[in-house]
Order: sequence, then C-alpha cells, then structure tokens
Amino acid sequence: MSIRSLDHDLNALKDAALEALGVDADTRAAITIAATPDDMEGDRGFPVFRLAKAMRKKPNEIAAEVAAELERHVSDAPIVARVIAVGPYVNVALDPSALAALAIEEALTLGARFGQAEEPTGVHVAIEYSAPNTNKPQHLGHVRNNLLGQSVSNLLGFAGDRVTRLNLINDRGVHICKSMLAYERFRGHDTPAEAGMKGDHFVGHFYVVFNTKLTQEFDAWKATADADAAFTAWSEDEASKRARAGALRKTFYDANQSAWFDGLDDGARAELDADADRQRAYGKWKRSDAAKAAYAAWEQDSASAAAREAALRVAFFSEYKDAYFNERSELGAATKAMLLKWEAGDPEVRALWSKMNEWVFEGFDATYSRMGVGFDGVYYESNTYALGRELVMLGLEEGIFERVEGGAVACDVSQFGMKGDPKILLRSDGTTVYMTQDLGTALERFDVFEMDQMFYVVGDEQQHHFKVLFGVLGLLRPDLAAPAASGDVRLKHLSYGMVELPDGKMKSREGRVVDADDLMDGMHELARAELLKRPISDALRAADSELSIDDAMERAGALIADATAPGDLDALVAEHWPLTREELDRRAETVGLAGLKYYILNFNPKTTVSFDPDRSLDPKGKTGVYTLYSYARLRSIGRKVFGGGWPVVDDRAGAIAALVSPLELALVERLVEWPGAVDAAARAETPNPGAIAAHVYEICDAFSRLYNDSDHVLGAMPDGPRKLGLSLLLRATAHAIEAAASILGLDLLEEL
RNA sequence: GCACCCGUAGCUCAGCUGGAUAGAGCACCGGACUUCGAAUCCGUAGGUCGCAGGUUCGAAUCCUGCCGGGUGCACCA
Repeated sequence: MSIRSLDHDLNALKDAALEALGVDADTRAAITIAATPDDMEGDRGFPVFRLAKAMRKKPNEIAAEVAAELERHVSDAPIVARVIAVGPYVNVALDPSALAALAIEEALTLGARFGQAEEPTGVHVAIEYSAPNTNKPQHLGHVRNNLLGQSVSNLLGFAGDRVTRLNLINDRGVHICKSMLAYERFRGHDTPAEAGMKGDHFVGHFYVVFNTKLTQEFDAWKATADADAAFTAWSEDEASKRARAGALRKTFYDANQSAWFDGLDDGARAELDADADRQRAYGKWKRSDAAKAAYAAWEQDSASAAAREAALRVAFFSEYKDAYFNERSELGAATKAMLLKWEAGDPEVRALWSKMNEWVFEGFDATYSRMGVGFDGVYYESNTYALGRELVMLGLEEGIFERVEGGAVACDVSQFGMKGDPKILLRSDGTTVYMTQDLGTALERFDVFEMDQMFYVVGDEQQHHFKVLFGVLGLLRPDLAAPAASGDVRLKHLSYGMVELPDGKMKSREGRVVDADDLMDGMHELARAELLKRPISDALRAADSELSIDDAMERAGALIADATAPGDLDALVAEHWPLTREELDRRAETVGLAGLKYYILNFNPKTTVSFDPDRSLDPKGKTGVYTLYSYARLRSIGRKVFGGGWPVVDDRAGAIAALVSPLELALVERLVEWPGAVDAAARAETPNPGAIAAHVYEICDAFSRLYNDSDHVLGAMPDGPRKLGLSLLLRATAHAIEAAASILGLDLLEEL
C-alpha cells in the first residue's frame, strides 16, 4: 500500500460495504470519500443522503447502518482505526502511526522524487511555449508564459508523462523589418556592445523607435488636406456606417452619464451610491426609449455638431492607422520593400537580418538561462513558415478546402461545427498565413516525435485561433481529432490570462512594459536588501540594547535604501555581510527568482493577473521566499541539532509511533496529501502549477507552526524515540519541499 | 451580433468532477526572541460568494436569464 493508493483503497472498502447493503453501482460510484473538515471526528468520510430515497429511512439511521457494515470490511485494513457515524456522514479515523509511517517511509525512500508517479504513464506529450518574436526583448507576459510552460513540463514529467519541450521563434515578418529599418535609418550605435546594451534590448529599442517615428509621420499627415479627404470619404462611405454610429453612440453615452445621474431625483441618487450600482442603472437606462430619444436629439442638435465631428475624427484615425501604414506611409512602404527583399533572399537584407537576430538570440539565451527555462527543440519560423502550403493544396484537391473569390484558399469552418467566415489558409498571392505554418509544423511534429499529445502554452487572446487550428487539423488528419490512447484530447491549448499593470495593458509598441530582465534585477536587489538587513539589524541591536527588533530592522532597511551613491552599498556589504560578496549575490539571485516564480505561478493560469511591481515583490507571507526560508530552517536543524546531519534511526517504527501531537499529525497529513495534490494538479483540465504552490505552502505552514511551538523544540529535547521520530518527519518534509521546488523551478538554499 | 474568460473579505487571490461552519496572503489592531533562524508564529476583526430564477435532501460550485469588467471573431502574428 502506498499513500497514493490510500484514497483508492478506502473507496474500495466503501464500495464493498455499500454493495453488501444492496446499493447499485452507479450510486456507489457517485459517493466519493473525502477528507473531513477540521474539528470533525475522523479523517475521511462520505455522506449518505442519496441513499435515503431508496432505503426509505432517515440519513442518520442509514449512516449508522452503513458504518456498522463498513466496520465488517475494514478488518483487513490496519490503517483504519475506527468507523464512526457522524449524523448523516460515515467517517473513518485512520491510525496515526500507520499513516505517518506510510508518508515518512515513502518520502525517505524517494527523496526529492517524493510524490512522483509510481509508473510512467506511457504518454508522450510535446509542449510548445515561449514562442517569442525577435523584434523586442521579453516582458512580463513572456515571463508568465515561460514559467508556466516550464513548470507544466516539470509537473507532467513528475506525474509520469514523457515530455518534449519545444520553442518556435518568430524570426521573420513585418515587425522584424521595422526594427531593421529603424536600425538602418536612426541608429546611434552600430552594435549592442557599443551601445552597452543586451542584444535583444538593442534590437527592441529600434522597434520602439520605428513606432515613434511612424506615429510622428501619421500625426503630421492628419493635418493635411489628403487626410481631410480620406476622412470625408470615410464619413460618407456606406461600409463604415456602423463604425460611425458606434463611435457617436459611445461618445454620447460616455459624456452623458454624469448629466443623467444629476437629473435623477434625490431618492434615486441615494440608492445608487455604489459605483457598480450606478453603472448597472445607467446601462439599463441606455436601453430605454428615453435614452434613445435623448441620443437622437443629440445626434440632430447643431450645438453638438463639433463634438460629433471630433468623435468621428478620433474614430476614423484610430481605425485608419493600419491602412495608413499599408497604403500611404513612406516608412510603411520602405518596410514592405524590405520584407519583399527578404523574401527574395536579397543578400544585404539577409545579412542585416541574420546579424540582428543573432544579437536577439544572445539576449534571449541569457534571459532563459537566468530564468531556468529550457527546451528540447528550438525551431525558427524562417525555416518552417512555408511548411503548410503543400498540405493546404492537398486539402484543396481532396475538397476539404475551397478556392474563394480572388484565388485564395479557405476552409469552411462549419465542417467542424464553428460559426463564422471561412478561414483563409493561403492568400490570393499564394503566400502563407500564421495558420498555415501552424498546420505544417503540427503535422511535422507528430511525424518526427510521434507524440500522443501536443500542448500549446499561448495566451487566451488566441483561443479562437486554436479552435480553428485544431478543427482544420482534424479534417486533414482525422486521428488527431480522435482522443489519444489515454482518452484525453490530442491537441490542447493551455490558455492563460494576460498580465496587466495597475494602469492597464502593457503596450510593447510604446515601450510601456515590465521588462523581464529589469524585473529579475528588481527581484535580485530587493532580495539582497533583505539579506543585508539581518546582519545590519543585529549590529544596531548590539550597539543599543534598548532597540526593538522591529525598529532595528526598519533602521537597517532605511540605511540600505539610503545607500544610493556609488560605493555606498559596497561599504555596507564590507562592514556587515559576514560572507563573500559572491555568496551574497548568489543568494540574492536565488531568493529573488524564487519570489518571482512563486508569485507568477501561484495564480490559476486562466485568470488575468494584475501585476503591481511595487507590491508583488513583498517577501512576507505566502511567497516563494517562505518556501526557501522553511527549507533553510529544516536544514539548519539537521546541522545544528544533530551535528552535521540527520541521525540514523534503527527503530523507525518505534520513532514514528512517538509522533502523536496534533501539530505533528497535522504535518503528517499534509505529507500524506502531497502525492494526491501532484496528481490533481497534473490532471486538471489545465495542468496547474498553482496547486503545487498552494500545497507546498500548506506543508511549510504546518512545519512553521510546529517549529514555533515550545513543546517541539528539538534542541531542548532529550534523546529518545520522540526526537528521532521528529527528525524523520522533518527529513520527509524537506523532501516534499524539494519535490515541489523542482516542479515550480525554485532553487533551494541551505542557508538564507 | 457570435464565442471565450472573469466577478468570493478593504486589496490580491484559492475553493468550482455539488456535501459538514466559505478559506489563504497582504493591510489594520493586540501579543511572542535566553532553547533549532522573528523573511516566523499566536490572537482579534473583516462576507447579500455580482443579481434573479431553476435543478437538488443539499448550490460559491450545475442550468437559464440579466448586470458589470476583459478578450477574440484579418488574405496580421
């Protein structure tokens, strides 16, 4: 028996008891055994409500009857100590020593692999993540993608799957040409080294420059007669009628909200003091006839003609920016000319492209390596972008796709039950689109790797793309539309939410992003300050015995914050830091990255993350730092209490049997739950490293409570079974943390 | 218009294959360093689980409708 099979075994006992009472299989299966709430008698239990109708008795009576029957089935299961009917529930109390032995022995045997699948699943899954563009450095959004992809890979591997990690780098296209063009025209330095910049930042800088210049060009054009003519044409064009109406309506209703509110009577206003209520009421009013009449009046009113004109201009120019780039812009024309030269293999353009891409790859390598993110295969779109074309032509011959007006090839998406326009797979000029290459690379991968499943870690804004992609792939290769041998789908979009800043979305075109390298630097500096605070605080307290800990820490923090002049920090380090500067930097890096990774992974992947740089770096509470801190304390006990290592325990069973206090048993229970937590996280609809982060916190929390309890101070404990039992429990706990850290990608430290 | 995601404590989030009293962290307030590390621990306080129906013995969880926020629906990627 293993702890992984504990719940399974208990369920089997429950089924046997229910079957003996004549309960049918469906009903038996519908009743699952689960952990009891705290403060409730027993450790696992199940409700019997759904038996009431068939048995024509009160649930409480049924529970007593089922408990009596279950009692007869547990004699072969020594782990079950007692069966108790609690109201309408049947609970079982588990034998604490048997449970502790199970968890501790398993952890000691497996070490950092504690919780790993007992057998490989035989499933081979390829996971694509990161997929960056080479025109700009990576930002917080990529950080979430990289960390999710990496930890999901770790998680599935831990749960027994064979995992192949893939990256597909978008190194071609208009956006790269923009950076190249800006480099040619507007550069101050020739190379990243000359500019003193990382390669990807150097290239990304030119992407921002390009967009700044383009905006300037566009703004200048807006004032020309040409622009007026375009605006006038748009204003009268039938096709843009809806856009105009929408812009006007939005302008009117946005401007009218406060007037509407002031127009209400006092009573109505008082009821709508909450912002949300007011929004709701206004939304309701917008659909009323009165609102429509007010809008119609505004639309006709000559006094508001200027406001209408302004609203329309804003709407037009915002909508027209892309068309301007394509049809009128000098910069746009030059960019497209460069793209054509690239496609034609122009040696000069290709040389520039190679040179700039090399700079970017160097920068990316540094970022990936610092983040601890890696791949088993890296692909470049410049090599794969044409892959899907033949496939599409084949589909055309087979009648799966069709030629549409103008000569483009499209797929009717209703073939796989989707609504909407046909999806273009080849442009009328025969060139491929994003979807085409995804089709090609997907099929090629299935041929090369022969994996069972392909997962794509991509933001939720691309959900539609992947639905269509999977649908089309299913038409081309019906086996991919069918479930894999494991019963799971063969293609899955691991969609995750965007990362936003407190003041809204990040805009890489404007350079308004949280840069990945800056973020890691920030975490490093913060961790370094925290590391330095301790020895400085100690020194302050040594000099002034009246000083409280809190005050000393605060003053130490202030000293570090004030050390901004060159050399200040070095002086502080030299004076107070007891170890080498290299060791300080190493620890700061490890602690800082652990904080970042834990913070990002602790969210459910599908939720949109609101990232407040100032507040997310907090090392207090449920954080990655807490995990490292707990681990360092555990290791410290091994060193200090047991003189360099954990003691050898001859009578393990006897030592474990001495673990009886509630705090000890609570920690045991967290360890018992660990393998199940891994399974649940890996087999969730979307594999969820956040569940691992949550559970390792539970483990650390249970350990910290025990650690802080005066009855559990190992250093003050006489030698004997209890002390040895605790040493085994703490070793097992350390292994559980090691296992979780390996999934989350956290590096652990022996000392902070 | 259609599709997807979100709405839970002041803030950031768990819980959502229905089950026992809805949980954490932060922030606030009050406590704990002479023993293994106070980046810790203990305690107090904080909730119409967006709203309204429905299914059920039982709903934060499932269904329907509505409200609010976000995203997508290119011969862009």
